[in-house]
Amino acid sequence: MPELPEVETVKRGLRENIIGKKIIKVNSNTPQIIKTPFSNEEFISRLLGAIFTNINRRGKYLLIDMNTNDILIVHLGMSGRLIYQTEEQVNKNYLEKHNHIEIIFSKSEKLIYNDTRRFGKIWIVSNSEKLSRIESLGIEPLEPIFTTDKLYELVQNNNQNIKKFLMDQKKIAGIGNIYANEILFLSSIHPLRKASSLTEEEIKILYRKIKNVLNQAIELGGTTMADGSYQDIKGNRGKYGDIIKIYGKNKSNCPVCGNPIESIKVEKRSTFFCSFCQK
DNA sequence: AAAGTAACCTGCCCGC
DNA sequence: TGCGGGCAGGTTACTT
Repeated sequence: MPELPEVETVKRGLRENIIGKKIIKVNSNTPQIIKTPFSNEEFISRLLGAIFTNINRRGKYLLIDMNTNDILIVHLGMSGRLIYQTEEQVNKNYLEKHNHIEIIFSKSEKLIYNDTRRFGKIWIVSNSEKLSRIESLGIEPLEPIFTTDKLYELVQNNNQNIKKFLMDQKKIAGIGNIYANEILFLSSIHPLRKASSLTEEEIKILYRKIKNVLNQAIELGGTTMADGSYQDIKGNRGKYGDIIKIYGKNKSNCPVCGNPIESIKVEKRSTFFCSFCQK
């Protein structure tokens, strides 16, 4: 679920709420999620007493800096959520199934890692260490370094279909299934086109739509589908789902031309498109 | 070496 | 009402 706009929304929420707070207690019950090269006990001891100093995002990863020079890295997987609770909410004795880690600050404020499917992962690395999976991520699509020319370069000689290309984290970091579908629909490009077959004009359009879709989704706080699985750290839903054009709409008609929206699998992922509008 | 697919999980929805 | 199958925003590791 969480793609770049959702992770960015979580990042902003964390920046507003947990920077400067000291960790006084940690409860961690699901060692499977913790990918640090040490035990659950060591994970806890490296957090105790630390202060969060900044939060960054790389692709779909959150990088939480601490004053100990360790970095807490979080990937939310499909169903991971970070939930921030103030003392007031804590006092309501809020409990939820699938809470795996609780980071407790003074005044009983908490940051909870909740993950139904447990596909999410958490690491602690020291400042000098590098996490290979982050090192190998592709370009950040909202950074100035990502230009039309750069996109042109990436699609050259690329034999992947364009949908797989967009979701390839080693090419562009952060685009997942929902936004890949939306970007291609708004670009009028068929998801099965070879990346290398795009014309210069199509690359320009695609470039603009990547930026537009991701930026607008961030403005709206990400996408919360009907099942409500994604929420920001305070439990608010993202509103981009209200303006989704194509993802999950296989039983309705194209909002542009009215023809039926088609649904296929591309690389085992649900793919929605309009064969009249997308060539 | 690119490309397919099995694996990791829970929960929900659908058809029988 | 219940059971089984299929499906879900993601990624890695192992096959061909």
